[in-house]
Amino acid sequence: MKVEKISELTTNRLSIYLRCLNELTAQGAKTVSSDGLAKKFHLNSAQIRKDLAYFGEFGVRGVGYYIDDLRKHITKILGLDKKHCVGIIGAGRLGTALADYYGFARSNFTVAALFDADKNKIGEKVGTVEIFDIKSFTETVEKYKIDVAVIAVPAEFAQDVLEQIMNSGIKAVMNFAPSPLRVIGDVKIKNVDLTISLESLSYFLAKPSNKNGKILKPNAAKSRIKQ
Amino acid sequence: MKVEKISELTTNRLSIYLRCLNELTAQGAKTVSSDGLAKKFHLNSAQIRKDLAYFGEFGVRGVGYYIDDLRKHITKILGLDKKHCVGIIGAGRLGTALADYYGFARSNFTVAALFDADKNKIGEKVGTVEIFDIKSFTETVEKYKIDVAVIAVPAEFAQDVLEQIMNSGIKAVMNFAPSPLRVIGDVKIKNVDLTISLESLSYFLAKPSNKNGKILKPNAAKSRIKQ
DNA sequence: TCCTTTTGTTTCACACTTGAAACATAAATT
DNA sequence: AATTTATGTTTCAAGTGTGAAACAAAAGGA
Repeated sequence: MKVEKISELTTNRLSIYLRCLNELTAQGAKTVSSDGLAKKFHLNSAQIRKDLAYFGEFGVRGVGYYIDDLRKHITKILGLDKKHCVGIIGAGRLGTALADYYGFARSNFTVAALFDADKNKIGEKVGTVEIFDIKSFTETVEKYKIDVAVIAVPAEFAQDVLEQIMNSGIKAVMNFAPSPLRVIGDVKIKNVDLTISLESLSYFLAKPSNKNGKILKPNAAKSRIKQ
Repeated sequence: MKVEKISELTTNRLSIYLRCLNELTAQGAKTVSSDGLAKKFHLNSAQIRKDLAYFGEFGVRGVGYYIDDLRKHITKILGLDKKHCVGIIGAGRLGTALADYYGFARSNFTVAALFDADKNKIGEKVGTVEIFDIKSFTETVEKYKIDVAVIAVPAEFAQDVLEQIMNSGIKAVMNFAPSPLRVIGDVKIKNVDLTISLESLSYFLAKPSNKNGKILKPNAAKSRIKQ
């Protein structure tokens, strides 16, 4: 295994490869070549081989990859074979929706607790997940061994919440608040900024090149996969 | 106004600048220099000026930018001065949570309709938003002048849903399904892929450099803003 | 009028990502 | 044993984004 730094874009692609492999398994395939995978899912075969080669030699020359074997390897690389416990801060609409978002379970994440400052909510349950007082955050994190935090509070509280999260020793954070956060030390934040995505769509609809009155009907132009 | 192509990264930054300006306004400031803005929000002053210069001359030399004036300009550039109507496909947990997500309203987007295939849900309301039969998608889109679609269905249905969206003439789509979609023609898709974000966090927690037994306590290292 | 401030603009170096190309190597098949 | 297939690996060119530097131009203040 190489020790060079792995780009986040590489690990993002590993996620995608894993999905593709799952789909192939569902279709009953046993092996796949980098070329076959690339053609089927509009990827780049050289990139696939390069990405995988960072972590080891998983393929068989002349054959390709044994799908089940490769799935296990990628699962291990991404740490998806280990359970993680999630705490969601903010028991509003978004927080409660996330609390039983199936995607967490699919990636081996268990939502262990919700947190809120609203006395009326504390003690209630969302599905099987209890809402705790944000004041008891650190204790609850320790009790449930929470190692991933989700920020689902309004922007103005996000930085304060992050400080608490960092103080509790949690090193992985997903932030849904539209607010750039200051991180200290070895903490990883993934921002999911719906506002930026929305405003990007708004710009697309408003921009000069869409204002020329041309109505572009869906045409037979070559389709493309956009990330 | 220049006609060169604007990078999406530039418009993403415009969203961020707008937020910063809103915060400054809330604090009572009237003008700000690119340097002041950069220092306060951990941005790059040269980049701010470059980004803004793509769209016109909004500043006053020797003074900086009049905050209110600049806000109006960016709002117009991003098309946030125009109302948009949103249709959400998939009235599950995520779809219904999005239906009254406040961020839509803040960016001048109105959620006009939810769509689902489940007969039991059709006709129900989520807040003020009615759930319509997905079969009546195109008619409902026309009736409510929906110009933005949100895909909140399981991955296996996402491509089919997208086809319907494209057929109805909608050109702006936000996709929450963890599935790379094939786009035809002049349609803009923003993927919000929580799975990739989650698995990226998982990798961070699992990767070799986090396995050396060192517990890194929050330290006094220079803080940084991570996107 | 002169000086200071700050924008608008260009230029450049650096870093990163991508995708193509080339080729040795290994496994399987004929 | 020879051939075919597909990986593992290196190299390179092209494109893009970033941030620094430099400087003219404009506005305001002394």
